[in-house]
Amino acid sequence: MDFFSRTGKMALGSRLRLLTARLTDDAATIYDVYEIGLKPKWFPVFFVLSEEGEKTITEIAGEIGHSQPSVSKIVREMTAAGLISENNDTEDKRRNVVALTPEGIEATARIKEQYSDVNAAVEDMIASSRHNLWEAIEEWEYLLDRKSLYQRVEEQRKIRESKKVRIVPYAEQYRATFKTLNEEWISTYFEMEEADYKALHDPEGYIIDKGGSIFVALYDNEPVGVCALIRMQDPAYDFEMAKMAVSPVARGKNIGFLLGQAVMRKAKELGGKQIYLESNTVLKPAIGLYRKLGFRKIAGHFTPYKRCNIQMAADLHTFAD
Amino acid sequence: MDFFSRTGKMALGSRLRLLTARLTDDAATIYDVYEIGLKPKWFPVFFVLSEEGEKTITEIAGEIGHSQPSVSKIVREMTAAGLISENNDTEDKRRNVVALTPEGIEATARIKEQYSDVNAAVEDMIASSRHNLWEAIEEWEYLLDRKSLYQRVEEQRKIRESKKVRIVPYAEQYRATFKTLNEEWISTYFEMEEADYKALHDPEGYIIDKGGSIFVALYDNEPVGVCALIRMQDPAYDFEMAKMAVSPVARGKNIGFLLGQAVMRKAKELGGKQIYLESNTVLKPAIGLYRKLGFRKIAGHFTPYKRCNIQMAADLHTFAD
DNA sequence: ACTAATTACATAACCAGTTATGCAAATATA
DNA sequence: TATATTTGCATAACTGGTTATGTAATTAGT
Repeated sequence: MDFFSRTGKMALGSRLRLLTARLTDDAATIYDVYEIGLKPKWFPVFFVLSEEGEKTITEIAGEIGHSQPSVSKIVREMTAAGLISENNDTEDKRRNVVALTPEGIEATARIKEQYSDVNAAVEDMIASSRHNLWEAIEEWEYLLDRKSLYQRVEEQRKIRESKKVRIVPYAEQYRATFKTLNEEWISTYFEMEEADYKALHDPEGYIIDKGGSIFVALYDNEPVGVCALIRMQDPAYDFEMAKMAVSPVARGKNIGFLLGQAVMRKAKELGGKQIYLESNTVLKPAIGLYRKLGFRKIAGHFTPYKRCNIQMAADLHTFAD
Repeated sequence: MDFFSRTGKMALGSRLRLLTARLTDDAATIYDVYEIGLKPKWFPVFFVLSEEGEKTITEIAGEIGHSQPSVSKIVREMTAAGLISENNDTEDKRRNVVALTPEGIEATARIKEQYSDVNAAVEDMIASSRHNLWEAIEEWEYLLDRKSLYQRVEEQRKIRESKKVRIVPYAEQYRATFKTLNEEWISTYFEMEEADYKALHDPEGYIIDKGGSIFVALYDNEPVGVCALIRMQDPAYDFEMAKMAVSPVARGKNIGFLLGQAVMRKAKELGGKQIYLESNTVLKPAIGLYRKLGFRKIAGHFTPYKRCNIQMAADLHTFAD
């Protein structure tokens, strides 16, 4: 199929569907030829029952990876075909315990030869290909269990978007941005406090002139995020990370992470050993970001901010870009 | 999925379907997130039109590997969404030439980022697996183009069945079988001739005592096929293969081939160089079998049988078991 | 002991594809 | 030039799955 070499991997779903349809069609013919009186789609249900005797609808569904209604339908069809008997045993009247009838059990014997022929044919195809389809599927199932394709695509999007982001040092032209971005989130979740007004009104005086720095994230050359590095007067912590703010329209581009990295890199450059921050646990994504940057919860440090209910610190020795 | 390690390769179709469904579900979410206003199932149609401009329904169907009605439906949906315009150009009023509208073309630009993110995510998954799913699918498409799964399973069935067949030398107890099996097919297609009556009535006298042999195929210890090796009085051909008959109930077990091999092996063993046979072209499967055994058409040899309209011979030097 | 929540399932409605079918337009053939 | 065949497509009906929903039976919570 030349088509898929042009589309690229984007069409993996389509390609898989086509291959599946092809095999399914052949499967129908094969089942016909062996005259066992089984429909291909019955196979998974048939198989678990032949191996494990009695089962409820939901148990079967879980085991074969189908939805419950799907198994419900298949069971009805197989009952009509005389292969399955329903409502066996069961004190619990909600449960529908199904099992193979004698005819069903008899079919298990007859299907063995078909089973071994199909198996041999597939093994043969696998043996004559360089890439093992069966194993590849298994690996994909495993990988998708750990992280869905959607999540993986999201990650790629972030990586791509973050390449468009530039982190630059503070300049006077960004004073307004520094103020408004911070006011925005603070007043959304909390209230502006005295210390906020001071720092946001005069960042040069309150942050930079005291040996700190501010970084600005540009997206398409527009400032969309800020973060400050503040020099502390504390024997344990040399620096504080503070006033991180990212415009809501620029979410999902990894900007917080890039700003945090810039701040920590600078702190390390200036000889810092520990970096400190304070925040509030209602800001879940922020806390997650801090953890990703290497911050861990600490306790008992003085803070002038009311809104602060969590304090964190990171070791700058172990911080690597 | 422990389930599939228990079923074995028989459930390849099921397993593929499950994986496909999983990816399809995620695809829907991904398309939503990128807000391009495209449904995943539109992608193949969208792609060909974006690459190649105008196309008819049937052309698209052929290219993307869908059925024509499928494309018909997709085109209707995309038209409703304003992405496609129908019935462009066309002197031939049967044809429905479709193309992207300006909005559709605009969407091609917007989808590029989604495209590259998905591509990167899939590449990443492929890179982190030992078995390349994409390549494996391609190989399967190739293999299935050459021979369907059904045909491959049939081959395996024959191999398995032919293992149950034993070829044994003639003994008196098989005289009746030798006669009836041959009478059966001869009188079905032709009429019994004088030479038939003689050989079938007294195989010992007419075949074995004259330096020939007869082989019998047993299936479950029942005789189901016979074939004779007759010594000839001819400078060109040492032996003739004749009176091959297989019971109709034992078809598809490769019995003819096994009998033919036994006869040719014996002929070679006896120092034969060329083996000859005569048949009739209405017996298509038989002629195919002879060709598979190495026989090729020759002309101009004398035959006492009216029903014979083709003569074939095989070189025994090149015959290998 | 009674009510609320949960569970097991069937049924209905939908989805993305398919095959079967019919019709109109175009082409081939006598 | 009239008729038969082929082509291109739409539509209908089916398939093997899904999600959504309703209901009866059971279990949990007060």
